[in-house]
Amino acid sequence: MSKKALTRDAILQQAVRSASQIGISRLTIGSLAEQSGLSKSGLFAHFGSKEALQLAVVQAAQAQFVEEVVKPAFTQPRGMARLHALFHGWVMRLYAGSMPGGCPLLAAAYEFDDQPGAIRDALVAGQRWQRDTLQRLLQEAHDAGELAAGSNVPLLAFMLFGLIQSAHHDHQLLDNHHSAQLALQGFAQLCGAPAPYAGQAGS
Amino acid sequence: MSKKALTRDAILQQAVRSASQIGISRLTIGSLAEQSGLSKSGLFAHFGSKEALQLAVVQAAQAQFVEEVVKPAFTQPRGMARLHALFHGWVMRLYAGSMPGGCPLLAAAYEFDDQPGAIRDALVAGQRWQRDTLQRLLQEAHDAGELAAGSNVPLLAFMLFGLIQSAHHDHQLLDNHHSAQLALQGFAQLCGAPAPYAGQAGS
DNA sequence: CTCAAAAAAGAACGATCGTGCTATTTTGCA
DNA sequence: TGCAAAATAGCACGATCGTTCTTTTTTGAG
Repeated sequence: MSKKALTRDAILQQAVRSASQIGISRLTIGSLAEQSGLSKSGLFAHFGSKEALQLAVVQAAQAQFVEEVVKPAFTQPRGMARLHALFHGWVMRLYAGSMPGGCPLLAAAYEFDDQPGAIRDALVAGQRWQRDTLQRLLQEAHDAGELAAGSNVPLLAFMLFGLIQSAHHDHQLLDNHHSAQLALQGFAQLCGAPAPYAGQAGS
Repeated sequence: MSKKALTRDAILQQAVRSASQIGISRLTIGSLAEQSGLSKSGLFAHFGSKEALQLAVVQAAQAQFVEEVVKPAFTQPRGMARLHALFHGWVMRLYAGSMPGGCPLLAAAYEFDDQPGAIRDALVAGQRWQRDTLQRLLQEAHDAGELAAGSNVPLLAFMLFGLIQSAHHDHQLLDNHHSAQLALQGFAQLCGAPAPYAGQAGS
């Protein structure tokens, strides 16, 4: 990999971390340059504009999600095992140290939902793909007879995504230490999988 | 009401609308003054600092939520009727014209979850109160025997709040026209209430 | 109507940001 | 090693923002 690409990747890795804390729209070229050990103009030359930088951050965060959540899930056999691995990995990533300020893509969905442009377009495409992936794995589990008969697959995908958002909200804002457990219990209730920690539900 | 208070309320009403579109942290005194027909310094004098303005916007949005969602629900009799009214009003407000850019409080939760200060404190208190209210109405419905026996009330509150967030996300970012219907179907599945539009679930 | 107090306007400041231009350093091949 | 090209640094600009200070307009009670 060329030096340019190496430097660019290092910038983006740090930028995703920063975006998780302050949001993509509040990234500044100056502070990002300082964190990367570059000058403002040196960093700027890698992207050409702030919007291009923000778009690259979105794409880097999406690629990171695929690497850390989707790919590991696809090592599991098709059906409930793969579905459970996807949901479990998705939830647990909210508590991993790699994103100290929460998921930058969920935050960006709120930041850019009213700002047409390339960034919003990329977010929409990415979120649609995430949802479609979740729904496809649900459908495969349903086809394999591992979900309750008559399950409404699109509704289940909608509800599971809500569990993830609720866990994110409770963890990041309310410091609710039971949020991961609640999300996994919710998955168990909706999809009938064995519930980790079942029976330990406190108040 | 004094003229000062009248002007301040008009400013805040417009500010909440703007915050729903661009977020609380990106409100600017200049554009807010222009929208209110005031000068920058004229508007500034009402709050004394930008942070005080943002805090007032949070409090105004919270008061608006109580007026438009919570109070109407409490006109219903205790139990499932009141619970259903709260959830229904909460979801339907996402589609009312009063907040064109989505719920500013949900967006602010993502904006400020990593920025300690008075604004975050106010958001935490407000979100905790919302959740406690939802959970209290669930408990009352449960005590009245209107929920499935053995229902996990805190988990139900967590899941219902997830439905609201999922509806918000699907509506604001993905332009999913079925999002309200999905949230209400989800409520029906979790709480056993009659589902409006049941059976019309498309893809 | 009078006039003091309240409310708003106007102008200017320091700071910060994105961006463009030029000079300097570093890289990698001949 | 020499040198062209790539990568980065240095510097300055216009714009925007929050804030302060002073002046002008508006309000409402006597």
